[in-house]
Amino acid sequence: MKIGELADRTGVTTKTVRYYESIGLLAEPERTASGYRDYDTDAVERLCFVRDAQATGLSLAEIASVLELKAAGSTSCSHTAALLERHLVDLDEQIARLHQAREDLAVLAERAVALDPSSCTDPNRCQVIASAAG
Amino acid sequence: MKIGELADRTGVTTKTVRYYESIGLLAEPERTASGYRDYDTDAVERLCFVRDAQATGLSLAEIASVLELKAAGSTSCSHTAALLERHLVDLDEQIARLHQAREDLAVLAERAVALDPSSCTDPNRCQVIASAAG
DNA sequence: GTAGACATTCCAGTCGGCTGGAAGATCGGG
DNA sequence: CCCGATCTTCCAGCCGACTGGAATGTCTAC
Repeated sequence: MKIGELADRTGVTTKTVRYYESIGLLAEPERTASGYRDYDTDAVERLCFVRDAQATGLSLAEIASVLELKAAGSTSCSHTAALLERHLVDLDEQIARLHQAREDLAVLAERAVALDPSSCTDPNRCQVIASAAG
Repeated sequence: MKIGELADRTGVTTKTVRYYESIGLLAEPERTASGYRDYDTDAVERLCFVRDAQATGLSLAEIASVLELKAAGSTSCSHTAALLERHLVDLDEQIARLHQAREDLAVLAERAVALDPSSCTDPNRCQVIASAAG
């Protein structure tokens, strides 16, 4: 199968496929006599795996490290497991930070509605936000 | 005050100050006879405002839009309020997405521990993640 | 034989928020 | 008078994950 079909089957663009190959995420495929990339069904599987892994929030670099370990013959999922664990921690931190930001923002938004607009005249700041600086 | 002092007072680098000026976030200051930037205390205030606004999660572009409206003589905080409201919605969506990702990831992490490592031999994928693709 | 739908390579650009470094001017202290 | 800190400008690069486009080659159908 040529690159266009692979792309269609996996829901990415041909650009993305070549990009993944360029960063070592996909192996270089066979070539037809005329130089076109010629993929087998394993490529579909592997590319789907990349997208699935990406959907779980792993970076392409992390996915590459999983695939490299696999390619090196590792039969253990412990690397993946460790990666997932660490990512889980990251995610929790990120969520906590966003929650905090959300709370801060909600306070400001409320204040914005309540404030007297005519008292907000300083061209260098906005009292809505300035009032949060304390 | 020169750029270094302004930077120190506001906790940013001189690089950042010049960058903010270059994108129109800070007005061009007076210059000394020798060409050095010469700031007044308003600049400190304005730069602090930028950092405060940034801390609430607004992008520099959004902050610029608030400042522009102010500069244009708007005495209403409604633009800021609208901006905050929209940002609040964005934030909620982002949090929801992260929560979903976290749940998905937690399932995978659990599975990674439970799976039989010796059955994970396909070099193109990892059963931990492959099992989530359904 | 020709249109147009695919493929190839390579280089550059996007987003946001800076950061690094070179080459030169200027300032303050000993 | 010189050292070193600070300032100036400008250009380039970083992160991640692509995306756009030019110039060119190839395949398929009519």
